[in-house]
Amino acid sequence: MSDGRAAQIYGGESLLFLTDEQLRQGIEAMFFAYRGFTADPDRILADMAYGRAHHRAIHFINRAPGTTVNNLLAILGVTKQSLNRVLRTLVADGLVESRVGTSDKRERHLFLTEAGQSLESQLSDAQRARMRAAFRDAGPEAVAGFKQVLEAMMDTDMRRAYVKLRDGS
Amino acid sequence: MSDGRAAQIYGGESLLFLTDEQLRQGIEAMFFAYRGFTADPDRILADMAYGRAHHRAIHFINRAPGTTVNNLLAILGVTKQSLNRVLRTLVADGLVESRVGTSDKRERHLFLTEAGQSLESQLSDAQRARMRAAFRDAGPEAVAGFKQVLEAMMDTDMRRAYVKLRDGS
DNA sequence: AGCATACGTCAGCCTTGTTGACATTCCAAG
DNA sequence: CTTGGAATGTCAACAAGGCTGACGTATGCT
Repeated sequence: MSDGRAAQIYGGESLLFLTDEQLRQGIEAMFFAYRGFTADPDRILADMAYGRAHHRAIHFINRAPGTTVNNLLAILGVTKQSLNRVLRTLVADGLVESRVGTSDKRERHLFLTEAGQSLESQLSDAQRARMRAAFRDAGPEAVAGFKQVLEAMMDTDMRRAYVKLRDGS
Repeated sequence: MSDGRAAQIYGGESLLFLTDEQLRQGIEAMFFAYRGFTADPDRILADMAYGRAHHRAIHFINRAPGTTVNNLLAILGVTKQSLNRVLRTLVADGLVESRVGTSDKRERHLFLTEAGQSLESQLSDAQRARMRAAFRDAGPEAVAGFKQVLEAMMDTDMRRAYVKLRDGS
């Protein structure tokens, strides 16, 4: 597996960016960057009774208003019991509204209330500010590469969900 | 905060890559990609009594053999109690060796045993394989951009730790 | 009528984070 | 030499947020 100093030339093109050293740098970059990525919303949520799980639910409900529980389950990749615990508190606190489906009454469609949207903005603003600063520092070409690599790193199902959110809505 | 459709022109340069839409894509890309990033090691660890916390400890001990507990604490960003619980099991299971410092006997220097190195390779190989595939798919320029954006996204302390691991050792 | 689906919920477990309190060991400064 | 502070270890208690398993209720489809 480990290819050591893989300073190979393949098809006339240098593959120096695929050395174990380069890959390890990528791994550590992901680790450290993800910490920064979640730091600001985490700080805001720490004061309330909420955590990262609530943030994720709020984000994707805002992103796709009216989405069903099952849908959200698939995107978040958690069990319904886990999600339900989070949704229950959000509904109880009046941040999320759960409406029975019209065509299929088994389904519940999820919406943010005004209070929910307000919190979403707060969290989103903080996270976007950091992302904006990073994007600005790195420049457009770097941003394109950033997205390209991340997309290639996703599992197939997640990539589908990502692309669907990005392109269609 | 929210700048809506920020199709501004500033200093003659297009900032279309800084629209809220672009930033949201970046945010969701990080979320989905991180899931893929941790998926393979998580699967391996699920069979054992270990979790992601053990992986992180093993990774950085392998990366900087002989590192002190305090050092590891700073890098991982958790409390000593939290780390200690993980280290205790790893030492008990013979994956990590904790040697009393020679110059300062208060410090414990951490090393992977052979069994520890073996597990590290297993986890690392899985994670590197995915990273390698993503890097190969995206190409060298994308990889450069990827790292650039991630580095810009880190907190100052984490960036320092990242750069130190990357450059000096 | 009967099976499958969508959702909610209860109970219990695990990992991994947190605080707080306290003991030990050692270095260094007075 | 004593004492204070630093580094570490450990115990206890707790919370968030994952998980499985089981069960109940509507609803939809065949």
